[in-house]
Amino acid sequence: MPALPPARRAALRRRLLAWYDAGHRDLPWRVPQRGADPYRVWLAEVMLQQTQVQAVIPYYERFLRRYPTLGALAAAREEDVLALWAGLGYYARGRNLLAAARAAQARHGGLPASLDALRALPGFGPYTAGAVASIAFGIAAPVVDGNVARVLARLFLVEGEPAAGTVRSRLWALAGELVDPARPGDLNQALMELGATVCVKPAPRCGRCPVAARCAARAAGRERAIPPARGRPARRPLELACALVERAGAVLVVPRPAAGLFGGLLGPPSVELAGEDDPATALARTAREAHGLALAVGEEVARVERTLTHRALTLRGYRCTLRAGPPAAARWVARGEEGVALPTAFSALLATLFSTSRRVRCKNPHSRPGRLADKLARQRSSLTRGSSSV
DNA sequence: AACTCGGGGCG
DNA sequence: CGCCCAGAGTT
Repeated sequence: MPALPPARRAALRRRLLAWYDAGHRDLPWRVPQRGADPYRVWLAEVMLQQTQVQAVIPYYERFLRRYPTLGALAAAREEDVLALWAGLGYYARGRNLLAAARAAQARHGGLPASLDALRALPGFGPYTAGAVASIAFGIAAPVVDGNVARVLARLFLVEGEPAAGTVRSRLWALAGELVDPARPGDLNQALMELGATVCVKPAPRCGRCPVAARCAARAAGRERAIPPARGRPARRPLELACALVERAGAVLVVPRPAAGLFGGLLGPPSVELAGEDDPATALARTAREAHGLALAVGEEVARVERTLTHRALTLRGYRCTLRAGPPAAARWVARGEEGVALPTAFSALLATLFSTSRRVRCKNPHSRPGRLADKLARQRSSLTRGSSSV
């Protein structure tokens, strides 16, 4: 049963597209409105998963300079791709991006102009497949991300958590009826733009909304209550003992397993501490068994605490010495070497080693505007100097 | 359906 | 501090 009478659907499309055309944010991946490069659209969509536009922009530009085409990416090494992803989070995105680039090249000679073929590539879920199909290929496929879910839930007064099965399918059905056959990418982006800039979470700016007069939630006075907050599992503590082996101003790191936290990135050899484990004993055992490292574990010399969405992370750094030569998989990260696949938490831990004061950091550094840009600038400059691993 | 997976911005 | 962010994969 169509929830949307044709006349109303046409009016909504017209208003949304006119509003979008009248002025939307000028974002790097929107530069060529016509003949958009599917690879660029895709890269942006993956980076934007659960990540705000402002955080993505510097990463997007840097990644594109290094890998300007799908073919260039497909030929890349995974460690290099993850080094460009370091700090952005959700590192499975980076690994899947590379895997999908290679698969798309092999199967289709590029990104396929088909919703089903896109959906079959790693990292292409319902949203990303719809976004690339509609924006890059002009296929009339809907998208529902957090923004669209909020806009549609308010516009049509859809109660309940958007993640719940019935609500989710209702939102996708509405998006499917609304998507414009002639301009699917622009209609989808108009919905997302509206959610990001006008129909925002805490206090929607209905005075600037092109469809406020037709909004059911606003008519019911419930626009601030819809949708309800997404229920999240409680944040649990996670304590890692980390082996800090220093040599000639560099610290030893090893690759982490693909599954789990910081999967596929580099980090000092580490072990999760549980219960009454003796950190030194557990660390020496894990280093030996997992990495073939013979370590003499000394005293704790650094501690870093960071809050992730689902984890209260504590890194305890123990000064260690090698009792034998390091295995081949080991790498040395020099001071100031930033073009390395290190997650932010490990970078902070290593930074305490390199700092003259050796002061223990007990909380996240206070964020201030420009900090991210500074960080990216440092990474760029170190990249241009080339990798300086020993 | 519920979990897991980062990191930062903002009220 | 809590909640969110152009979600996807696994169990």
